[in-house]
Amino acid sequence: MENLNETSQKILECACEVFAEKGFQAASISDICELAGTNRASINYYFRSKDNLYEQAYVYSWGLTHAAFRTKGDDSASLSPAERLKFYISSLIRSIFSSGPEGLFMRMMFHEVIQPNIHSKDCIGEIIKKERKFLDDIIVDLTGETDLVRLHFMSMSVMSQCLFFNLTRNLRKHKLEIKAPPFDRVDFRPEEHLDAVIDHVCTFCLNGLNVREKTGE
Amino acid sequence: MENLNETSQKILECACEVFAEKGFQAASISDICELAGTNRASINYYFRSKDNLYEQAYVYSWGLTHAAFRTKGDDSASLSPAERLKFYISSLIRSIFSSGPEGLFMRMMFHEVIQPNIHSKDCIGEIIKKERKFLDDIIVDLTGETDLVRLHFMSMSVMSQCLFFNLTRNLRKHKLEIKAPPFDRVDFRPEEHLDAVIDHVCTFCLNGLNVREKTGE
DNA sequence: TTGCATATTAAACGGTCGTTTAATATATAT
DNA sequence: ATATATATTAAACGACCGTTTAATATGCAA
Repeated sequence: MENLNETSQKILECACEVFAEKGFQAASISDICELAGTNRASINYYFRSKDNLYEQAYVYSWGLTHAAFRTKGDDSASLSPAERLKFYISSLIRSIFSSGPEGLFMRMMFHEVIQPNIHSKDCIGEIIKKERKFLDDIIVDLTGETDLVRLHFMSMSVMSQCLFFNLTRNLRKHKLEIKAPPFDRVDFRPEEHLDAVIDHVCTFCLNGLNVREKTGE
Repeated sequence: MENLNETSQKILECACEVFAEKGFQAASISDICELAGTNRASINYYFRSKDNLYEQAYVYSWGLTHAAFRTKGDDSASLSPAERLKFYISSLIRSIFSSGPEGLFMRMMFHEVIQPNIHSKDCIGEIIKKERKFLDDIIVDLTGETDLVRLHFMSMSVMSQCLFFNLTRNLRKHKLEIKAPPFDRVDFRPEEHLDAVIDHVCTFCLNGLNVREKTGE
């Protein structure tokens, strides 16, 4: 990573914020520069183009997220499969609910999944491949499942419950989260119930996977 | 619903297609008119504005989806709770994978969830409220759960697994679906395994909800 | 035929987009 | 001091956006 001066560093950080909120297309140069307090031309001066700035922001935010959430993953050999599943679910959900810079990547990637860009094949493939392998290995250890299609289904069931909170982020933000009766009286803010949410997803998944032994309390 | 002549009907149908694929903002008048084979001004002639066209398309596609997938829901009184859950999951997943006009609404709403618009409060709230109530009632009957927060969690777990296939739609379309080892050898196309997918989600959810009282906990 | 409502469209409007250009400001080295 | 490399910015560019206008085409009653 090259050294960046103060201005270009500010632009990069603000670009991450705006890209994370709006996605590549909807995020405008003006939005980013307004947040960074710079002239619109400065983006083309420091970063060749909007496309290139996006790639830089993608790599930069991935670095922040990986450093913050997956450093403990290396010593996972000492954990039981159920504990590793909880670690995976907890990492993913916490990164989604993180409001700091370590949560930027999740939000950027989400837009990328919805509307893949030209650069998606380069940047999205490798990163998710590793994440996916991480989860697959856990489920194999948990269930001993050998049928690849059923393993695929199981991975989807686990991952979908985590990513759902990314899906409903803006519904929560705009106070549009759906509260049908009898839930219209529940003031549910996942940010304040993170531990309970994580516990529920873990239990639901372990039961769903038909894992009998419940370790990790 | 007023009578529409041939041109305006064509515009409405094409608008649904384009809005479903790109969302409101990214879909341009030119895109829609090119597909419909009309002049750009015709949209403002028949529909007052792009905003109004979007609302019309939203209502129109909802009508198509509801007619196609939820007509059987009225006689659900004769079904067991588990059968009703399967009916709900099946309806939702099939509407997501439907390539015909009855699948348009799901795709339009998905963009709405990601980036709520000004109109979201009017159109999105009522419809999802009813859908949500539909699922909540089933889960209450299934589990007898009385804690509202835990019920909320359960609803999310079920719904998230269904909506996940909407999330990954464009990854499949762009052949970007993630295939980490050992899955890189699995040629998985959900469209051709719909029944298996639905069965898995139902089983996973019933186990996750602890419906069959297997555990001694 | 003429008269008139309806349907269609080319052209232009003002606005924003990403980008480029050229002028200016700032800092450092000689 | 001057010279030079770097940093910053106002202005303009061409392209596309949603919308409006005005002219034209079409169908039908009188």
